[in-house]
Amino acid sequence: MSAGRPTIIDVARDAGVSPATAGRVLGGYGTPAPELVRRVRDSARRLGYRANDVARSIVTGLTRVIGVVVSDIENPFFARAVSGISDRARAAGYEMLLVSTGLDLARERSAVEALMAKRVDGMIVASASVSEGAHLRRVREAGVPLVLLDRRNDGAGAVDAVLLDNRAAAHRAVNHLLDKGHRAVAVVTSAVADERPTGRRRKALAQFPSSLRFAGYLDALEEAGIAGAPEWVLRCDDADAAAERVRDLLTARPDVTAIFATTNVMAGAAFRAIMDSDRRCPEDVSLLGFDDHEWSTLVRPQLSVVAQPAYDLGAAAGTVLLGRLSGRESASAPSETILQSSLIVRGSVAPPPA
Amino acid sequence: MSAGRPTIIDVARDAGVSPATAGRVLGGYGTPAPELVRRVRDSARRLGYRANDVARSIVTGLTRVIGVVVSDIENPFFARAVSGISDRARAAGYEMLLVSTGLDLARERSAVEALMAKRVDGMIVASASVSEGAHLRRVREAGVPLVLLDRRNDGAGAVDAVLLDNRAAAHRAVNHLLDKGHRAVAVVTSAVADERPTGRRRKALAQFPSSLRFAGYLDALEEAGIAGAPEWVLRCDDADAAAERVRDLLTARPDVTAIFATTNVMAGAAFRAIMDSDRRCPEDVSLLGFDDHEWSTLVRPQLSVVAQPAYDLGAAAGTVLLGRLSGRESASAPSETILQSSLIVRGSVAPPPA
DNA sequence: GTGAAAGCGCTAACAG
DNA sequence: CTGTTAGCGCTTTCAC
Repeated sequence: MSAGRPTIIDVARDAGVSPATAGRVLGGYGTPAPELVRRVRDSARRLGYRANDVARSIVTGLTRVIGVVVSDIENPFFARAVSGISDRARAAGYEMLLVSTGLDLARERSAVEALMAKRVDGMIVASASVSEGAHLRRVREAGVPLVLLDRRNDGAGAVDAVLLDNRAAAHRAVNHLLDKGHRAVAVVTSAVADERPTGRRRKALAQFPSSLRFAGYLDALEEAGIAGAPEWVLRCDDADAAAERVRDLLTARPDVTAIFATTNVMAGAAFRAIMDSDRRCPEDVSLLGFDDHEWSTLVRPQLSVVAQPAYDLGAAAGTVLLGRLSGRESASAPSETILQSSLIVRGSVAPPPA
Repeated sequence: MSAGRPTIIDVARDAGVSPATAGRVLGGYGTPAPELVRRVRDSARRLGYRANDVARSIVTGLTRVIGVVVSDIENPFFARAVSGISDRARAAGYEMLLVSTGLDLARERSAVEALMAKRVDGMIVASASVSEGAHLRRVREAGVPLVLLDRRNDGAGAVDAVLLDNRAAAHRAVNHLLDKGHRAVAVVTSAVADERPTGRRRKALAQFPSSLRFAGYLDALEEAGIAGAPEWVLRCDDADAAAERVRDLLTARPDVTAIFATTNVMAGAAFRAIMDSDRRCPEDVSLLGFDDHEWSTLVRPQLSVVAQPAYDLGAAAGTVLLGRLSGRESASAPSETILQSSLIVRGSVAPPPA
């Protein structure tokens, strides 16, 4: 040893046993005699020995590490989901290699590649794409368990997924607006387009959560026999764009009495735009957002929202992955878990002005 | 190979070269001939070879992974800091093993131990304690570079740290209140006590950010020759407790005209309490918070705050750690980096009522 | 129950 | 420039 940290050989020598026996007590396998256990433990403590997981991993082929890739760890939604994953992982003795890709698909690809090279035992990914999935399919092909988080992916092949009821939740949310008497309901949603296939395809195509929510909005309008109008649909790249477009809508279309925002970011922007306008909320215009946050109850009026169980989503993904890793259900068919969102009624929705 | 993933040996055999040469082209070291590079690359692609970092790590002694431990990844402050660390790490080719401890010191200890066993090349930790640091000292003793984030630690020994100007920032913030004419300024702060030593000690003791901010509050009062009152100091365990205590204060002490909140959580609670009371903000009572967030500009009045550069804090910690890892400055003395916060004046602070 | 020996997949000398 | 030979620190047969 001398230079580096002490190895199992140093401990064995110090305790007067073979490396094999030292390994048995330090590694917690086999059945060493109590007396030797004591001696080896003593030596280990005295020398300041600490196990080397990388050496262990190379022989066992297991790292006890899972890889997690999300688009933005600063987004409270993903922060909560990651928290759920993390809790599950630690409870099972796994550590978490986390990468935040900033919605950049190229970065996601290289991250997935890096995690494969690091030999993670499994992976949970919320991809930046719903159609490009060659990198995800390769994960499966390498025999590494994969769980898709919050969005499906057409190119990944048959794989476990843990999702939210985006379309149904949005449908219910817009129904709530309709029930209050609104007829002209605008929607402010993300401009991230689902990549459309050029040829026609029979199979259902994966979509981003915000697209599914938009579809749910359309479902509700159709069900109510409302034609809708192109001006009601505000597709925005970011919060600033959303705020501006809502501002414009508010002056250009006074007939619109309610706004449905499909993401927390869009909800904030819409709220800001209404505050800056001369319309009052909810007297003149109602607002219904997505995702519940601390500020939902800090603003006046308090914001009505569709609350998503982000922590549970992550925890469920962790559970599914850990199940695969335990080997128990490694053979069973891919599962799809869908969690329910709930509508939280507060003060930002009221009947339209008479 | 047959069963498992192909190894460098399989590739070498397929390409008709030695494992050493295959390693040279696949590992990117040495100087293999262009012709062989082509052949090896071809074979690697055909066989679906992917490097095994754990085998590489065991021989090089380097994992290209850094460990990061924070108390709560769901806290926007830490989420931003982690984002800063993550960006720096990835730019330098490192992955990040993240653990969120929930402010539980025992969990932090075992996490640090696990990261050591995983042989991370370096560690960044925002400890749940400012006095207990035996586990951190052990990291140093093992020769693993360590950077303290957001708080010092008395037990860790001399070590790099990246901090915020908590005390000075709070001092300036309260001065802002005083400048507006306030004399009775309450403070709502975290109840997390810095562990006090039993015996007397000469050396400066590390303190939590909220404690330092409280000290800055005291500095400002003293400088202004204001005696202060015990009733002005609200130490609270959590947001609910804070909201209740602020509510009580508002009715019991109408002479208090301004409130300084030392954390984002406390600021939210205080804001909520004021909204629920019959006092108006800022006409009757002013509020100054810590940490800037999206909702600061969504509420009415908009919240004046001390904004902390959380992302930069993380990025700076990453830079310091990476510097140590590059070997360049591995010998130099521990550094202490202190980042400046800034006061953002918005609508929640006004002169006291006449 | 214990030890000797053989690897895990790769890199690092060292010869050629 | 390329191949041979040792390991890295550990677990895992396999005899004893």
